[in-house]
Amino acid sequence: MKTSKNMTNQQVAKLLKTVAAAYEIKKQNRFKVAAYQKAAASVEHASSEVKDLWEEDRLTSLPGVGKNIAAHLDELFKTGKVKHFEQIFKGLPQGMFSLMDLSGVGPKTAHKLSRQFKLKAPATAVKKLAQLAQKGKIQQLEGFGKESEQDILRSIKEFAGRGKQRMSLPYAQTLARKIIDFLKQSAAVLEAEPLGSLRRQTPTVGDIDLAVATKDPPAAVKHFLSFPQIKKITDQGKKKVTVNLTTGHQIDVRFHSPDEFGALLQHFTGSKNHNIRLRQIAQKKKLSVSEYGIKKKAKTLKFPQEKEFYQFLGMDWIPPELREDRGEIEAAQKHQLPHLVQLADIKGDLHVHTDFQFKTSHDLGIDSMKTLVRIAKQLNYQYLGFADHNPSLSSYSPQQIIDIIKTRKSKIEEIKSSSEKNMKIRVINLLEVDIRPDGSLAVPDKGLEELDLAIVAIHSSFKQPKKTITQRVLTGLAHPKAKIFAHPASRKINHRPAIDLDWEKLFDFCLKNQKILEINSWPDRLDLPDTLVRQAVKKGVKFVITTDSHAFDQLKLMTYGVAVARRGWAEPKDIINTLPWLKLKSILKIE
DNA sequence: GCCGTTTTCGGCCCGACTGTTTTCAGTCG
Repeated sequence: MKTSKNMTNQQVAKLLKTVAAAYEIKKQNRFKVAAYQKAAASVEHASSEVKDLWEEDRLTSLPGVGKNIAAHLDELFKTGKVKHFEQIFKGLPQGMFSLMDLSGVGPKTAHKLSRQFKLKAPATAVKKLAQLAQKGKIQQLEGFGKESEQDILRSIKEFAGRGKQRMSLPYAQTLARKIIDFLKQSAAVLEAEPLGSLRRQTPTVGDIDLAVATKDPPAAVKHFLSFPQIKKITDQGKKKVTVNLTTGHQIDVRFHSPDEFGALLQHFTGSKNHNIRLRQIAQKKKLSVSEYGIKKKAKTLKFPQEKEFYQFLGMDWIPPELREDRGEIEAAQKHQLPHLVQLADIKGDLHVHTDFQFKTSHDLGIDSMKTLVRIAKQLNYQYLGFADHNPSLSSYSPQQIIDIIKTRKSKIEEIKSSSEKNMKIRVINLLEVDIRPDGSLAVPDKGLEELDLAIVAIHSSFKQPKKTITQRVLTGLAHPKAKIFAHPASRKINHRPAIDLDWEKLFDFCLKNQKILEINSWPDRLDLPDTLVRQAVKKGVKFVITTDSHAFDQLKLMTYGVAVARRGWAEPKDIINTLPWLKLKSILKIE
């Protein structure tokens, strides 16, 4: 496996997984194998770059990374190689590590195939295997048959068509809702719930996990299998069915009796690491935890409700968004879980684009200020902030920009007085202003003065080096009118990575200068990402959750930003738009 | 290889499903 000094977390995780596989083939202690797998998972889910941790000499702060693995990674980042790993890979056909990318092919299968067929080159191993399968060569091997040969061919086909991206959270929710509505049409289905990453509200969802409570599993399974969009049944047992839909997505459904439903919810919600930790704790109490309940001696105690399940293990019920084994179990044991912010706590939106006509730097909204106010009122909001993009620098002179902002202001004033009088909703005059590559703001000071405040953001030159882009952001944010930093990581999920910012420095700056960070609810942004929210919240940095709406129906996307905040352990006190108008006004120093 | 208010040694989460076997290994979550 190719290594270098500058490996990303994804790549380091892959390397550690490869080591685990190699150890498994070489019949090393299975706990050693598990240790490497755990370290790999830990790196994959780390909230900071492993290389940064290495620079700060904090590698062992990652759970599952101890003295030995840390020393190997130290060598990796210093020299670009790990001699010990190279030793482990010796004597193994390197093609096997490519084969392991195929679903259903693990270390043993990959090793057997690559050894038998001499698949040494990682780059061509999968392609060669496909040819062999087509010729019917695989079924002739001992331990393989016609079925497994077909399975391999199918996996290769899927692998080739792998543009297969994770679903956005709203998409996954809609799809899950559709299946659940269908499931509930059967009398055999007593309950049906979305679980897994969907219930934990992760920004993207790989496949959809559902749980069904039923007293008649065969009838419930039969009903589910009649769902019209099923393309292929992958697994079909008495309690678990896996299918692929015509949309290309995988659905896992578990069928349990209602008296076990609490234990099932717990198990299938995950995350994997959360469950492992929970089971370790149970073990110490001489208990054994599974999806059927909690086994005490020979007897399995059943839990219809999840809450009692957690309480039996000596802890408070843990909100699904926190279940990542990032300290939530310890907090639940000490009864110190945060009281997470909820959608109902939100009292207004501060980042909404309108149809006010001018050439903006980016895109306009499509609905009028009046419409937007009406919808905000329906949501029971106390205030609404209009934040169009700044006028285009290339289309207008500085004086024209100032004039446009003045015209827009008088329009907003008009709406403002009528809204306050008729609907008791406050309107705020904001603008989303570009921080240019040199750190200056894209609106002259005289224009900024006309605003209640500016939301600043990066919309270009995303790839500047860490020092440059950090300085750029801090310079832009230092302007007295700049109070909010929008979509701070500037990532687009499945499309563009986060900017390389010195987050600690930004958080310290915000804390010291009372700047607010945005949690942008737009489904392909969800920015700031939850792990960074958690870091910032710990420091006491304040957030605003906004929708960045460009149309009235997008105001309801707020729930996804709230999910990010919850996954970042944020409480109402951390989120400024949970404040009533008068308090918000004084915090933001709005006249 | 990791880890620690019952341990620095001696443990390490738990079960479903498939295919190829004829009691289980491998993979997955």
